[in-house]
Amino acid sequence: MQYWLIKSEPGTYSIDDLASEPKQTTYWEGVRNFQARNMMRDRMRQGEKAIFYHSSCKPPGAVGIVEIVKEAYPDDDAFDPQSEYYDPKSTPDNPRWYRIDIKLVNKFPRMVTLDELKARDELADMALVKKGNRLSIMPVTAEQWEVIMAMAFNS
DNA sequence: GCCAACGTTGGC
DNA sequence: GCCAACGTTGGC
Repeated sequence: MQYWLIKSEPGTYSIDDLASEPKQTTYWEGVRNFQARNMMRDRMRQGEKAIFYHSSCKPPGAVGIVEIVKEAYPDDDAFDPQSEYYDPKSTPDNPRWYRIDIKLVNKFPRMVTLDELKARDELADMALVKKGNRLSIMPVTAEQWEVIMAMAFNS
């Protein structure tokens, strides 16, 4: 079972937005990067869990846990010229971009900030804490997951 | 608002 | 296939 971390800008879609959805479920879309697309499409599986991370905000950090409730399927906003996610190179016959459905598992009792994550030696290998990281989806090892859970729930 | 990182595009 | 230009991400 692989763990993940996925980013969202809270100004666009926050964990509280997810919490207020009727079934605390939404689709997670807007991935327009091939490396992230490939991970989402080829490796993310139903039932796996991901840390929900708020980016481009003050402060950035991990805010909760979500579960993948539906594996990758075509992101049809890419077909819609009115959508901000429109991509004329993606067509229903040959979709280029995908989305997954996620469900809220818990919101952390407190945010674990990027500064705190950077301060932990056990997390030094995470792409997230490295300079210039721009991936919106990244794998998380079981060890890293446990460290972050302890930070969120036991401190 | 700035800047580093880095992916994508397009000319050749 | 190379590489310069450009655009985007995201922390600070």
